Amino acid sequence: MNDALPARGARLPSAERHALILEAAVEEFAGRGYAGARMAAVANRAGVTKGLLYHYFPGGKTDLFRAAIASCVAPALAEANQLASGFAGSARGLITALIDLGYARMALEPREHILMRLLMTEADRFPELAEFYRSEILQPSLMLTRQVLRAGVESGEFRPDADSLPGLAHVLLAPILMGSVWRMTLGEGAPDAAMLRAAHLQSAMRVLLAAPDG
Amino acid sequence: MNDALPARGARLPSAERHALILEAAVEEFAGRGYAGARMAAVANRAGVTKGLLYHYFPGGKTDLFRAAIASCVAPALAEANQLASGFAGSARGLITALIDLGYARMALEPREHILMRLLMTEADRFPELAEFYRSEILQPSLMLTRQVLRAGVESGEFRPDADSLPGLAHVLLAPILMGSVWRMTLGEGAPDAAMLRAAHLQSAMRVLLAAPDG
Amino acid sequence: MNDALPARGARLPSAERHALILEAAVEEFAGRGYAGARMAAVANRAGVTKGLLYHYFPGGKTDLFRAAIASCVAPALAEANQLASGFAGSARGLITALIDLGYARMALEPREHILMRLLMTEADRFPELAEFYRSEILQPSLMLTRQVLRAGVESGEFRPDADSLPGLAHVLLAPILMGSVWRMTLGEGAPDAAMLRAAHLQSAMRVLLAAPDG
Amino acid sequence: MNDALPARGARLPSAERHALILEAAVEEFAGRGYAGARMAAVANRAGVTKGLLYHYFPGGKTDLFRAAIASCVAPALAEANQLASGFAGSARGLITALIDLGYARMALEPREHILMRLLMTEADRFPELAEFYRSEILQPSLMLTRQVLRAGVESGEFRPDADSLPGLAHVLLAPILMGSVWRMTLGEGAPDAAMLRAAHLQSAMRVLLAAPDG
DNA sequence: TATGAATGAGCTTTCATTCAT
DNA sequence: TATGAATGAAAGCTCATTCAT
Repeated sequence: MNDALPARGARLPSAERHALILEAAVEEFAGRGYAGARMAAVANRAGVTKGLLYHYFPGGKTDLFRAAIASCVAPALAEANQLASGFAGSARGLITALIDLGYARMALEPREHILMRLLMTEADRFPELAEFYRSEILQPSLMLTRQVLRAGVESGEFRPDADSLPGLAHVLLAPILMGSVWRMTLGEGAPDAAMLRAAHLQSAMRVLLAAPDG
Repeated sequence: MNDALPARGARLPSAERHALILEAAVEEFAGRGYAGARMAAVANRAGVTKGLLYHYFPGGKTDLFRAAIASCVAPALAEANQLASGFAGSARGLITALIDLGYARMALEPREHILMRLLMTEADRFPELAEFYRSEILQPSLMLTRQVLRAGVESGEFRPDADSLPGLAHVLLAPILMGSVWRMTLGEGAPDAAMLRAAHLQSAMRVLLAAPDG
Repeated sequence: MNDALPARGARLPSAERHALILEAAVEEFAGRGYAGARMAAVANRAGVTKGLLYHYFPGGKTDLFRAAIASCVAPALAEANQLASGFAGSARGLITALIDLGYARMALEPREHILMRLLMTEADRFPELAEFYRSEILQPSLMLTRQVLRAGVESGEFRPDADSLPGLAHVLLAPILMGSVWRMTLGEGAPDAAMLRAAHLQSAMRVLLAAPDG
Repeated sequence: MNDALPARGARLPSAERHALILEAAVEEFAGRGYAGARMAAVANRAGVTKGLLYHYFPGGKTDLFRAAIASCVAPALAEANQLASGFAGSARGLITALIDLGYARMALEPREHILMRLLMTEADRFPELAEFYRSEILQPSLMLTRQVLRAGVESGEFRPDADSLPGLAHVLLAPILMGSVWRMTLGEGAPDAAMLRAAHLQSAMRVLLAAPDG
């Protein structure tokens, strides 16, 4: 996996070993879920022995799991926020750009898929995960969406009631998220992302734009 | 769980025991996933010994798992199809009824949630499951949706292009499905179903209706 | 195996069922040893259910095993004794006929092989088996051999000391028995029976005959 | 069994633990056969826990079994070959020494008996075992015997045709091997080794020697 | 007689975890 | 830091046996 795997038993800076192990853990947990993942496999992937895992993650499997999840989060939403905050054009242009971003990430990045899967699988055993997803992923996404809606309403591009229906942000978000679920569940058999994107864009415009687009 | 659990060791008609075990398996698998589920726990829930599990499901854990999944399927889509086939009113009324049905089931029935969760979680290990979901759940749902769209177009209620955009059915379905995912992932913290339903209905109407409803 | 297996569940004369089960048990034990044999497999081979095994052999697996062994014994030595008692020709002719008989049975009859194998495998757990083999198989064989030797000495065909060396009968018997062991151990790779027979005959003659045969 | 069994849980050089476990496995398999042997019993005999067995023999029971068999082999034939290669006396003296060696080992060494028993018992399930016995034990023994026969013929001690009858080596070997089988099958009730040896020697001489020893 | 549902003990195996080195 | 030998608790599964029908 890594093009320059360090030799077994080699002394490595602590931080690098830590990252290496974390990376291995993400792969293992993502592929097999919490219960199905084996510490020995994580150690193998990381090129270390089982014992060392407990040196870096004294809490054992659960500790490693939480750390693995946490390492999967940051970049996803950050990009969307950056896009929105620096955007100069119309509200219509911005929401188009955001939807495009969603489908683009869906096609490219496996990290969020992994996260969603683990959330679904292990939310029972690790209640913090559900809360984490709700507060760190879902809520910010909805907030961002609502900001755009409000901006569109204020600029007159969107219908006056586009920011008054509380569930609208969910409905706008759902196709992207569901596309991600389909992707990770059905693999190659999943609905085509380009097709979803086209229908999603058109629907969103019809729902939002002040003047029907004919 | 069962109000009249048969006494341990009591002889039972084969079919009843089979159903009892299956029920117990659904609960156990739903709660802990495939790898986390324990045969002993299934046996306990069913009020039998481990050995008997292998009498009824000679293929062991995998056999039991497949059977448990299969037992969760039938009723969901059947109801929707029945509703659609016997519907007398307008296309608008039908799609409203179908969306209502979706959110109603989401609130009431844990069975499909369980199914979806297991499908998503274990599709890697049981490729048949993904195919099963695609062909038995998703495709029929999309087909039903497209039928309604076509009927609405033909009757003049819906925009003329409402049945020509291939991804539209996905976009219309996504909020319901994602609502189900949120429900089973976030539990009490999930977005409110009534809220989702209201926004979903309004959006759908704007996307579909020939004349804007002002 | 049987050309006219009775239908499952059919009422059968007790003796026939008994024999059918015994036959099945011999095959199963022969193929897998005592510990490796499974009652369910015996029942299957016999076309009955497990429960019935305990009706016919109340002592369970051990009971069935002893009965299976006992059913394998009778015919082998009987034939040799019959041959010897009815023999009219020379002692040389008789011992030749007996050696021929040994190699002929080795090639044809799997039953004694089975017996030997079980004896070797299970003699620890069933001490009676060793005693049974010693007294019912080995001793009679040695006795028969010694009778022939004595007859040959008395008739002047064999050296005068041919019946005074106590281990000679063992040495004469060993190649046949070892041939049987090789057969069942090495299967197709076992030493050729015809080759063994030729060498055995020539050696025996040189050891026994009063006048060297040149 | 071992006079200085290491304390439970004590760390031991890998090679020693390996040997300790192997030794325990030989005993257990020898005593109960493959199917009857229990991993827990092997662990107990070796003074370790079951888990460690799988550390040293990742292939589990079959792996351990093969290793146990293989560990029983080396010394037996080596001794005979050494004896033959360093022998200075007559061919008659050599064959006498070899036969003596065979009966001596039979009386003393349980290892080869164990091997033979396992070979015979489990050859079905482990076809490699049969091949192993044939190529590593039986063939070399026959080769050694034939070498001696040829040497005796060339020196004029043995009849000119003593090396031209292909099965003669088998016949000469059989009493020793069969004696071993009797030993392990009948235990104390087996034919006396000294008696067998005497008869075997005398017979061999009569079969082989150029001039009858009358 | 005959069935097969039901048991329960015991088997092999896996795996997270510990700890002496 | 890093190793890997060693543990022990459980897991999945098998199978001889019993017994109500």
